[in-house]
Amino acid sequence: MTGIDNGSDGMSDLPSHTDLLLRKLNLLVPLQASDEDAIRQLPFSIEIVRQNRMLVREGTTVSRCCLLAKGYAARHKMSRQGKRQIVAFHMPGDLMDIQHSLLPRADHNLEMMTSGAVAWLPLSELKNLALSCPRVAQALATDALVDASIFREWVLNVGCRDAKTRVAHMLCEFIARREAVGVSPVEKLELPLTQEQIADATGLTPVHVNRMLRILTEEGAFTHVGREFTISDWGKLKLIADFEPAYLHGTALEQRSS
Amino acid sequence: MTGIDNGSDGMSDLPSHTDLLLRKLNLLVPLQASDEDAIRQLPFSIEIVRQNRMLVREGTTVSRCCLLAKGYAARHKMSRQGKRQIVAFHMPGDLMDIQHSLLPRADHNLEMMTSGAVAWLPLSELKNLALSCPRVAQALATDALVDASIFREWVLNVGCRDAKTRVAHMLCEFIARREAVGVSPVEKLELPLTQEQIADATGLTPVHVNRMLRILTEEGAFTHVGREFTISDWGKLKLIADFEPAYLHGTALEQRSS
DNA sequence: CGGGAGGTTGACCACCATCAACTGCTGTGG
DNA sequence: CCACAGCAGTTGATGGTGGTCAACCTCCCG
Repeated sequence: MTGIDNGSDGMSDLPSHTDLLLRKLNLLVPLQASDEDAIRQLPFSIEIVRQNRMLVREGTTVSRCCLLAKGYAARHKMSRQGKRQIVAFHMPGDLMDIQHSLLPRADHNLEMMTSGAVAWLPLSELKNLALSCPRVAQALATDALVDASIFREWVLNVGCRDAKTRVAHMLCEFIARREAVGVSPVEKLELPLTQEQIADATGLTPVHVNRMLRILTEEGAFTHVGREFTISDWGKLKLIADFEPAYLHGTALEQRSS
Repeated sequence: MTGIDNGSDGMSDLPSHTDLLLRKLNLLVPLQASDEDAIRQLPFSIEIVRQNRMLVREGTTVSRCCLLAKGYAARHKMSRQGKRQIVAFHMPGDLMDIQHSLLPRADHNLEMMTSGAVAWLPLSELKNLALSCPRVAQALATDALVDASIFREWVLNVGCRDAKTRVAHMLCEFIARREAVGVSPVEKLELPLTQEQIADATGLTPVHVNRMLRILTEEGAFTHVGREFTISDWGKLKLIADFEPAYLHGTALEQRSS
């Protein structure tokens, strides 16, 4: 109960978890009324979760699936020498465990980065849904393929780009996907990430992330006080970041020049 | 016609492309006779391909699907400053374009790394197959999820590990997956990669890959003359590489200690 | 014989990691 | 109310890993 914000932007006036999911799936495959009804009748069980709650742990077997209703989450893996690599972020409306739905064991961790809420669903229910609603099944499969495309871009990001570009690119993806959820405009962004988490996502150190953020600010890509970012020039930021949103496959704002 | 080896190990005594595919899918989901029949009757059209043949180009729409019958292929992306990142390798038997099957445009390139042969199949045929054979659909979806798991491990590899470990890890994955295809033992390996390609896969430079290979040889992880590698101590190589094959989800040799 | 691709080695240097000190903020308990 | 701890962020000094540039080698193939 503690640690979750139920104040002025309480959950009652936000879209429900099923609405978020429907919105997202409809972007991928147009659903019919029967599909939407089937989704609305799924027996989700809501859980209010605190920051750092581990939702799935590497090596365990996964028997239920996890829809992010509020807040932000990340998937990460560890190297043997103890370094953590964040491999994906999740936004409200993301069905986070499609990646594990057909695999016997989790190969990475899933952790809340902020407080929030998740909606659990037994995997058996998800499989029944997929069997009875082919369009939903296709939307789920497409979503998993978009995830994979994002992974490929991350490999490129950490493998080929220098530190400044990497940080900028990560920010661009976060902003683009965040806007797609429809909660906020692009220009203003409350980034729910510590600099250490940005470091773990980009393969850098927190110290160097800090320096890159300062340089990006000095170059006029954005301004920020704390984690409140203001994107003054989206075109400039995209250019610095080498950000081409085609890899998001239409699940985020596709075009938007200077 | 030129550039393909039809000599002593010609294609006639190798498993056919459908046999390779069946073998692979059966590892993921046990198929029934009707499933196998349906796959055998797919109208594949074989093409002999030379080295460096581009099978799919980024930004194009994909209308057919590509089964690797012989040789090796790689997927790669380019950053704006012209650096190439290889994001995946493919072995004979891999249905290489599941990743693009539901997405409107290719987000990366697919290129042959050796000469070989591919079997093309219209995507419409693949979709019909998936609709009529749920077990095959599940196997295909699972294969795509295993691919995604491999992408995640690559993010970890380039994001967290030092150069020596990275190169060793890439070799381990290649060896493990190659043995799973069943063509060769682990101990001997003809690596179909230039050092420049290893560099593009690990986010290093060819010069530094060369140095790392020399160090790994000096440490006794393997010996090699040219691209002929002999793995003297698989346990030692795994240890140096921080290689834990769980992320391959059983599509390669799972256990094998020192 | 010549050309080109891939591989090998050395010299040098830059980017980023590491270590350390210090700040500001927030929550907690005296 | 202040004291204090703890976390996130900030900045500087220093060093190492890996990039860059260049030369040269071998092998293969025309």
